[in-house]
Amino acid sequence: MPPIPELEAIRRNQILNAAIKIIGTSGYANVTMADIAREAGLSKGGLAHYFASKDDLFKEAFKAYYDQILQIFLEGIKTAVGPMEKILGLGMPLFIRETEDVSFAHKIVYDFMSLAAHNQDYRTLFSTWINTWVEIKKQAIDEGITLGLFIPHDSDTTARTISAIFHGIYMRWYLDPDHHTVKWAEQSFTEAITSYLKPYLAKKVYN
Amino acid sequence: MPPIPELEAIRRNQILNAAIKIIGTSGYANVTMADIAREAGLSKGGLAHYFASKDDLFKEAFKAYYDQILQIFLEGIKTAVGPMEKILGLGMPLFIRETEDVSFAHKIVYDFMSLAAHNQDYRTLFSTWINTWVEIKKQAIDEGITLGLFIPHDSDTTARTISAIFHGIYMRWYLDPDHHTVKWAEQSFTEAITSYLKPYLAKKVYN
DNA sequence: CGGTTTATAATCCGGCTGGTCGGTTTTTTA
DNA sequence: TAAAAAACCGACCAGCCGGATTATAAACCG
Repeated sequence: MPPIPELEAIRRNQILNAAIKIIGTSGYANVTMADIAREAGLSKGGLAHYFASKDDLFKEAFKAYYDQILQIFLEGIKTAVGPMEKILGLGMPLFIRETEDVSFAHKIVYDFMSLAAHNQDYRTLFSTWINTWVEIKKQAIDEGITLGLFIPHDSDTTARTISAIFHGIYMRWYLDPDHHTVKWAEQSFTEAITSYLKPYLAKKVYN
Repeated sequence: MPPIPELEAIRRNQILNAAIKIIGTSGYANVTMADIAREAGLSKGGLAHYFASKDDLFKEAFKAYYDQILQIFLEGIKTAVGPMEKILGLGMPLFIRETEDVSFAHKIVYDFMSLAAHNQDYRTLFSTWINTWVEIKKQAIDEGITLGLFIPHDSDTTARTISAIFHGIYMRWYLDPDHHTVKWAEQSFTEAITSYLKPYLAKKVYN
């Protein structure tokens, strides 16, 4: 019987957002419960009341964050009309968003991958995450197949490849900005994807 | 006047290899100096004698490791004859090597990227690392241009894109093996790269 | 209004970590 | 062989962290 029925959800979000902020700023390895508590405006006891352990909180935080990121990406393809626009548009917004947000996202994602490399639970989370992106791309490709734009093929494979290419370019662009400009990233992405998809284009629209 | 003139180098290598092994096994966030000392067959005091701090040791360890990896990769293109074979061959060995080695490499590299995302020193190291791969690919492309296989173009850009694609596919393949088979990785890589390079092929060999 | 539950804060503790440092062994030098 | 230098050890310390425990306050209910 909480005083406000939604309090639990409110507090949990409050804590998760604080955790995300702190992780993104300091890196998960340097984050303490006290840091998160301070950021959330609670005490360590308050945190303990809502999350069983640090590990539990971290997993929830990563999950919460990728839901947030997903929304940003989906925003980017809302205005896209055709399958190709959707495929290329998914993710593009990251290149043009304010530096701070993007930097933040990368920091968290690399921490996430690092954890996934060492821990099965995080690997499962990562897999879920990846599959969300892949699914969106896959739907765009299937739509293209239905429309006669692409020849029928295993859209899961192509969707995964496109997604992986995207991820790879992002990584370089963020971690080594001195050698990888926004222009390089956008151009590489566009060229690589359109080239890759060419063999899957229906003849009538080839070229 | 050390007992054996090379002792310092020997010990440092001994410690660095121990550090690499421990980092790759447990993840850098969980590594203690005591762990590394034990693995190296020394005491904590012994480590302190050769490395000023944990951070110092870690940076050296990452540097040492990527030198090791580089050798493995270079091995993979020793038998390659043409530029295209070199481009596609660089890295392919990872897909076929014993699982343990590869798993190890990935774990370390993700830790490395995670550190790079948060710390300028590591970002610089990462940049150096990337540029080594890019340079090798760039040379293969330049060779292709000289041979008339490719049309003249900015080989740095294409080399970086290829390298990024490669990295992206690797990442997915390793972190989500349930949805990304070796076959997928090899096929994706080959298709994506050959498609991407097609516009840069000289007309006479265009196909 | 009093008691009970819930929410939050404050405090504490056991364990671990990186780094230090005095001392011991080993090697070199003279 | 004696002294000096280098290599190495391991105990120790101060600080920090996560989690648990205890204390306080707020909300609800009968």
